[in-house]
Amino acid sequence: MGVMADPGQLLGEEFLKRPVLEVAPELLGCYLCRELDGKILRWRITEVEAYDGPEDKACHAHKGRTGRTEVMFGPAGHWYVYFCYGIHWLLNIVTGPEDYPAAVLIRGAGEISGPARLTKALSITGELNRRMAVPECGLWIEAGEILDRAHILTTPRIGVDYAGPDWSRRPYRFLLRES
DNA sequence: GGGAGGATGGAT
DNA sequence: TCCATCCTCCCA
Repeated sequence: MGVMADPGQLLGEEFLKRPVLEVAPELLGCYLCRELDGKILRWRITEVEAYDGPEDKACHAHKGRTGRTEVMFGPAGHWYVYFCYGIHWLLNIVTGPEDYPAAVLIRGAGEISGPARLTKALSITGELNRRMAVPECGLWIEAGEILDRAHILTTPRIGVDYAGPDWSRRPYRFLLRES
């Protein structure tokens, strides 16, 4: 068994510091929580992708430690938010042990499908980069019900062909079958 | 200091 | 299929 997390419980470092391929599918059904204008939104996570360490050619950290990727080398449970294609913000949660760069890209939650649309809908920008995922910063994750593996669909990741077939074809994308 | 490229999405 | 539009990284 992995780390126990009761529904509604804040997902912290203990839960997230495990290997990213273990954590990523378990984030499905959990709640992405955002406080905006004094109100708290809790959106069920429906789609994620795993980015797994220096060997993973699709992972930003595979070229080493840089200013941008530094946060992925840090302790689990921090946000990695980066700017893409000159327009979009993309949201990741850092996972795995310290000094091992890995993160989960959150691609869908609630009724929103698409990583850039999600950040836009929740007003998430680079201001949250490197912040710890706790209520104090206005963005955190709470545990959901444990899902049966049969509810989870697994596919290759989106938009990472540049990483070459060995990596782009790996089944590192997880989504709820019902979504 | 310059240039290339990118974990997307919306319009054509 | 095109492209908006800019941050980061690498190289000079």
